[in-house]
Amino acid sequence: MPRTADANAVLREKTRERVLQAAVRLFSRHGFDGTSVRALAQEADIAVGLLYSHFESKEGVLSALMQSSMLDVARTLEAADREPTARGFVTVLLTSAVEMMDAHRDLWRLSQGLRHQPEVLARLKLPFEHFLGATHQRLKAALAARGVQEADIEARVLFALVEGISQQYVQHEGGYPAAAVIRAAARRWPATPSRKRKADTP
Amino acid sequence: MPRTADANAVLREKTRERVLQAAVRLFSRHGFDGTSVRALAQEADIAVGLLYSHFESKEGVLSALMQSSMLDVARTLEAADREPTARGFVTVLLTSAVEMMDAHRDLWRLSQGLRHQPEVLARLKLPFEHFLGATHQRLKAALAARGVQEADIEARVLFALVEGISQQYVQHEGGYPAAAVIRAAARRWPATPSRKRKADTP
Amino acid sequence: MPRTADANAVLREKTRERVLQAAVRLFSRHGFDGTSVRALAQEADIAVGLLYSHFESKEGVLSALMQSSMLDVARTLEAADREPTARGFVTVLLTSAVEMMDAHRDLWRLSQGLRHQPEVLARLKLPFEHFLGATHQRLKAALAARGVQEADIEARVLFALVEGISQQYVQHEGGYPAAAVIRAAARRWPATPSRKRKADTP
Amino acid sequence: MPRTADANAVLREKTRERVLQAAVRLFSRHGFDGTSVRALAQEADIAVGLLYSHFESKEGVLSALMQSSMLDVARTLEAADREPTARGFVTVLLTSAVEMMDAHRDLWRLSQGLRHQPEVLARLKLPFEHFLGATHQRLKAALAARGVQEADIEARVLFALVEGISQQYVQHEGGYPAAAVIRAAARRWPATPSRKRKADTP
DNA sequence: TATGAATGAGAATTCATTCAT
DNA sequence: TATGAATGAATTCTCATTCAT
Repeated sequence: MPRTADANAVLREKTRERVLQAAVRLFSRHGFDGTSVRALAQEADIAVGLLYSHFESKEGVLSALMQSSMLDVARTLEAADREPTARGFVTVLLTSAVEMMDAHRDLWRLSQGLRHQPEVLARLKLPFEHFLGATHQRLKAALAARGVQEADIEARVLFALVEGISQQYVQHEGGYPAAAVIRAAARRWPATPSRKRKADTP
Repeated sequence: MPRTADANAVLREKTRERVLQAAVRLFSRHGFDGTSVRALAQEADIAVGLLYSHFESKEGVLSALMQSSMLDVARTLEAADREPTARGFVTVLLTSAVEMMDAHRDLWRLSQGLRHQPEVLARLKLPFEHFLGATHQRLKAALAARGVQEADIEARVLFALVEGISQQYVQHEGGYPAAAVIRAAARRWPATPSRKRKADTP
Repeated sequence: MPRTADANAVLREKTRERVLQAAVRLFSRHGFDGTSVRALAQEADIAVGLLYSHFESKEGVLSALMQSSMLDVARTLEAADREPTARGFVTVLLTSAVEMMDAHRDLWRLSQGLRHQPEVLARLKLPFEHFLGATHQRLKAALAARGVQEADIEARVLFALVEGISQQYVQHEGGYPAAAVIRAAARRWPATPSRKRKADTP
Repeated sequence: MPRTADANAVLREKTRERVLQAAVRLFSRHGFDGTSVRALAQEADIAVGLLYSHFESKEGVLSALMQSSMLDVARTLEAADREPTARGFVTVLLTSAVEMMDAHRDLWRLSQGLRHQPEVLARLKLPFEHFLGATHQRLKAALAARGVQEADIEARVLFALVEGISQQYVQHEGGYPAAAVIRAAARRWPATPSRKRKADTP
């Protein structure tokens, strides 16, 4: 009798997960090019061939990782969106980004690194370009809704801050005064809700 | 008849320069791993063997590039240091960074990418780690000297901003509103010189 | 409740047949090396493992196919043997070969291809060499019996013709004027039965 | 001082030739798929990498071989074209084919084998299909010009004969009565020049 | 100094076969 | 009997580096 379909699905999922975890670890430490498929399989403790029954290629593994990293970013934004004031928005945005990074430090390190390798990104055929543009738009809308003037420019400042702080944080081995930096960074945006916004949702 | 020693030295220097320029172009576009020595030699229009008489290895070429990139950063800081107010300092810092990037866009792109590949950096045996620490110290000192409180934290915010804005700028194909963003970013720091530290925020 | 032994045997036979049919299709199109066992199983719509319970190996499948192809050739010869004249013999030989090819075009294509890969054939441990020799002998005997002089040489000419025409026919996608070619080819042999050998060429 | 361009060209040509010779030997014995690049390089007594500086791929090597094999065929036809009678044409055609095969036995074996692997041939991007069609046309024209009726059909018979005899010859290890077979095969075509043809070139 | 032919280790990927269930 | 996850050796091809000239 064959293994049941269920048992197989469980088996597959477990293996797939092991590969992905091995991949974050190795890609983030040695880079995508610096990690051989053999090393990847070894770290995941499976045979090389099995890897290819789960992913189309080494790039396919990376692609899967990047997708989950984009989800992280989206979640960060959602958390912040519930805050009524600009300062609250920025604070929660940065705080929850820092929490994400604590949870998935390697994944973020990896994804930040890739942001600077447009050729690799392009090969992944992920909507990365579009994703960045959309993120800028969401930041702009969020600030505008909270009464910030020149929302486009301010959104760019904010975007730069988020990226900059994320990088510092992720690259520090520890001891980065994240809370203080976030507080200082957020101080530049008003802590009072805009009247307009109050009127929108009374 | 041999050429004079002088003429030889000039020729060597020209060749070396051609290699370096080819390297910035190719490394920044295709990455370090994505660029073969053969391609490098071809772009520089010399034979592979000759390349090895100018540089110890492919890594050696990268190393030389990164050194000149560190010089760029240092120059940026020097330009800003002449400004008496914190806002002036930040403004000039960012403005001259943007100018640098206009002049050496590919080099910066490359160096930003490498910042995320600590293993590669380590192999270069360059004082990069130390360089980043020193830069943070210089920012901190500069802000403190201009009367900014909590200079350590503020320096981190500033560092994040510089990195973030640089990245946005370098990755935009054009049309980034750098001037406006810089103005907005700098607004968060005081425009008046501190007489004494105590007196800044009366 | 187990199935009866009979029902099982029928099922096995059906599966085996499905594999063989899939194999002719794939081997003839993509070659033996160009067909993976996985593809084979997929085309036969069974699991890879099951294939190995029917055949010892991928080569085993090929071997089974070639056996049935040799039977085809034998049948072709038998059909011709009933003809009294040399021309009749040749005509029927070629005509029934063409019919065979219409029925088992892929199998013939495959077997013709293999005739040129002696190493593969050798691995199959089939009496191929001997089979070719025996075929030549049968042709020679058939011609001799029908009063053809220099039967050995004539048999070689005939063998070459059969092979050559078979190849042309099998490789044409259609529109090959088989009947006309056969008629023209057969014309070279006498249309009258020999009473005695001595008497044929008075 | 660099090696002179001439010296380099000689070096390259020598290596290229060694690879091609190794390739005929191995491809014809073990087949294209059955020959690994490593084995090829070993037989040619060079490093694997060097092979790739002379040919784009393993397929590239095969392609080069097939081209030279097509030249052989063309030469065979040219030799025959000088004969005024149909029988002479056929005789010289087959005779010079046999001579070619004596000179390049492995190459012909290989090329005959490939004729049955249309997928491999297609990948070579050689005008093979067209070449076969053109050859048929040349045979037809040659027979027609020598007064043969139904030249199209007769050309097909002849083509089949040439292919069939070539195969028998090339596969026999020796002792094939080529001369006798050719004489017998040619007997079917008239030994007198056609009047028409005489009139064409009086 | 300058050339590019030559090297061979190592990369990604495939595939026949096995085996736990 | 039947499944398909798992194995790992073997494949094609690339590339940094060396070296004879």
